[in-house]
Amino acid sequence: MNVHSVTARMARKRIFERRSDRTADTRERIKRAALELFVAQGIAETSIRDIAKRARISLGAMYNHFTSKEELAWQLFIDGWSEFGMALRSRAAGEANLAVKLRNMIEFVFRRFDEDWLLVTYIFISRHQHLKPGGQTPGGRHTISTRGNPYTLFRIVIYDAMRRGEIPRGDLDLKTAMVVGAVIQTIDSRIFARLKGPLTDCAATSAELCARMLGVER
Amino acid sequence: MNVHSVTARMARKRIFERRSDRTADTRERIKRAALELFVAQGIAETSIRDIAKRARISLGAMYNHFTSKEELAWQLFIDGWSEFGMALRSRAAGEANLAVKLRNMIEFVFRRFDEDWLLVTYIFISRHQHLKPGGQTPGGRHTISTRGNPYTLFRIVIYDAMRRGEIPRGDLDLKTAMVVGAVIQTIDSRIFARLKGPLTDCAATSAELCARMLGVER
Amino acid sequence: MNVHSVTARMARKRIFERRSDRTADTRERIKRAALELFVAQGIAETSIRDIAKRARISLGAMYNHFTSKEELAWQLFIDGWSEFGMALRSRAAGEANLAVKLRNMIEFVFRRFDEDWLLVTYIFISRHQHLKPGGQTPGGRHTISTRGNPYTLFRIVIYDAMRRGEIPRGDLDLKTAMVVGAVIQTIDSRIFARLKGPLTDCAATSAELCARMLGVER
Amino acid sequence: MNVHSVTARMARKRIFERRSDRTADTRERIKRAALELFVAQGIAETSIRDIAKRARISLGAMYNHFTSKEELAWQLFIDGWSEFGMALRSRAAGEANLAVKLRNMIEFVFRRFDEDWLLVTYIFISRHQHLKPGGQTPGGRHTISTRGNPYTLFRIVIYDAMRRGEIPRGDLDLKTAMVVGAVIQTIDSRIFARLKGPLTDCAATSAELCARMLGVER
DNA sequence: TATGAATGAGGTTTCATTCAT
DNA sequence: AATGAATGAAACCTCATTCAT
Repeated sequence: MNVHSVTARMARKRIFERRSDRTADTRERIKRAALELFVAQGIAETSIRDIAKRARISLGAMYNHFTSKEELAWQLFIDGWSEFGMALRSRAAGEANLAVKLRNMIEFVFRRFDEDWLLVTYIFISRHQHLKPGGQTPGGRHTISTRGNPYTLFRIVIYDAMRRGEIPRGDLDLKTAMVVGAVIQTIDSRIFARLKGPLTDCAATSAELCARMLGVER
Repeated sequence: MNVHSVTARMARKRIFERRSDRTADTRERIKRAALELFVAQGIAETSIRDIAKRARISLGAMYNHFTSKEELAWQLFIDGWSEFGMALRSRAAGEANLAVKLRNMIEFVFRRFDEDWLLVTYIFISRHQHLKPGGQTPGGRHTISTRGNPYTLFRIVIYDAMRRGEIPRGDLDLKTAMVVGAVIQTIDSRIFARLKGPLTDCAATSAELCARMLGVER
Repeated sequence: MNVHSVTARMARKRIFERRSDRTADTRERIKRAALELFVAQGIAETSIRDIAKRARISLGAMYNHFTSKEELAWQLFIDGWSEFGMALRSRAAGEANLAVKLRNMIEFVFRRFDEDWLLVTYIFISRHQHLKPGGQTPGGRHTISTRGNPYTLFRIVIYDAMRRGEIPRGDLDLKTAMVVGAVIQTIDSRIFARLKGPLTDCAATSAELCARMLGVER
Repeated sequence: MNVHSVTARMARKRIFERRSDRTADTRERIKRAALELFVAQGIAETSIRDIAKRARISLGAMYNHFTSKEELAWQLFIDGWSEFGMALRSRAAGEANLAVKLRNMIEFVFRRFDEDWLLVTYIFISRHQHLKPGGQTPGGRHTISTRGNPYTLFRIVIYDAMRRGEIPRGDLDLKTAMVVGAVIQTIDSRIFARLKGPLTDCAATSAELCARMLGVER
């Protein structure tokens, strides 16, 4: 009897795992389909029907996984955005000098693009819609922490370099904007195929140019 | 009778003028309303009804001025884009050195933003939608000349500087992307209020940093 | 020229009249169709499509006249309800004694039913949905004045009779409920065909029984 | 082994009992949840999901207990309606005079309301939907006996009183409607809080007024 | 040109119900 | 019996566009 109940519990667990696996799989299929369509045609131009069709799922089933298109778009965005935030934060920490930090940060961004250009492109394209002034999500429930904001992280790194005397002081926000812009636009050029090949190949040069722009002594 | 007919002709002309004035005025009102709404809520999120209401015009009358929302959005974009292209081209021409050219080009962009941030923001925000790969307009009638493309113009300026030995050679497209990105992101930061005050104030610094990034001898 | 402009103005006016006539006609057709369907199948069971079809109008056109099904249902209700309120108020005023007032009020209600049983039935059926506690409309913009409430008017009439010594005092709200209920249920029985023929024929008896219930001296 | 099998049988039985207890409990929880929601928001406005959630049960499990929402709504109604029918029938029988019978019947109704206002309100609110002309249930399987209809019972009581000379003859259906209406509307007023406190307190007065209306000699 | 009612396609969402687990 | 993902129909509503006036 004991043996039996244990077996039963295991069987049930296995079943549940199977089910939750399938659920997770569906969810993943939806997210991927959405990503592809959002990037290819734009968010507004993509209907939930389109996504459902591409995910090989019925229209109604979509709503078992996401309460609305808005939420799906947001989820897609914030997951990637958070990942970037966390990864960049760890690369921005420590005692390394500006050049090294920039190098590490840019390398991460470019490598991530090479790995999953769809995700990075989506974040890149949709950031204006999702980061509306106020930093609140549509539903108003989540708040985007400024601490994980890539822009902020670059700003901190540059600020530290100024404080340590590695680069001249002044125009902090302007300089941050220019560094961030230089990186982002590189991605843009890659998306639009003005640049070819893996972005990782450009990382070293890109970082060096940024450092030079900020006035790092060679 | 002669007198009369002359008077009549004049009167008619006056009427026509008045009418065409009114027409032009209406057209302008529509464009402005569209600009405001497109920037505030996005193109897809703005309906023709919204625009009509804000322009204080009836829904039907919209179609006397624009054949579709798409055309209106395109018109707004291409007018500004062309203006930028032409203005930048004249500033990119001539024998001046890289630093001066960059300074002039950036100054123009920033000044234009200060004059009409709505228009510049719109172009900035919607450029990805309008410059789909292939460079064709939705209807397929217009073609966007690459020669007037701001990106291309910056590229030419940088290329010339390399050819003339003002800056080191290599990585032309990467460097162009970084310069353009630095400029664009500055606008972005201004829109998001991370930067305050007139952008024109940043032009000199911005140009100088770009030049330094590219390796101009000081 | 004067003549001409006058003619033009008249023509224009005629056109406008024609158009607004057609508009009003459509609106009326929608209201009638809705009334019929709401009474026959219930509000929730009636789709906007159904109404549009019966009103021989396209689905979309519905929304030129009513912003939602809820608003349509509400409009239908409040128009009739207000009419009842006003009509009953005038019949409740004056110096007549209780029996006469009751007679006039009940006669009005029954006559209105005979004239337009659809409307009265609708009001009767839907009153609970529309008179939710709080007396606010769905959108929250309109408030239903208590002064025009038929219940209140019966209450006032009975209260006055008590004050004047026509009937014994006490249990004002209970008595009001019973009188109102007696009247309403008569309509209900007519709708369900337990009573036949014009309701007007019952008015005198109904009023007399109510008066007797309240203790009017014969 | 014998011992063992007996024990086993007992254990099994206990399990079954427990199980059927749980089943009955679940069924009751569903009914209660449905009642609350139907009264609060209306039947059409309540989804099976809503009910499942409130009953703390899964969506699918609902269908182990009720084949459809319609059946659930019907079951809730007919149970209460039948109870009323039977209870009123016993109070309408016998040799007592009209005043006593009315008193007993009304007292029952009001007491039942005080005990379970949710149930009575539900029956009260939904009676029109369930008693569609024809007296057939949605599925067409059950038929509502007219003999148990509260309206009919009041009618019989009044008819008997006429036959026995307790009250004047004439207008049987009108008078029945008025009595029933007076009672029902009292409930309505209680629901809408125009009357306060236990309804039972009003029973005597209510019955007396009804009797007086019908012309009972004092 | 101006007006706004009418159209019909298409978008989002809800929901009763089924079914594999 | 219980679970909840899946289904597909149908509901509500929006919108670009047309057209009679």
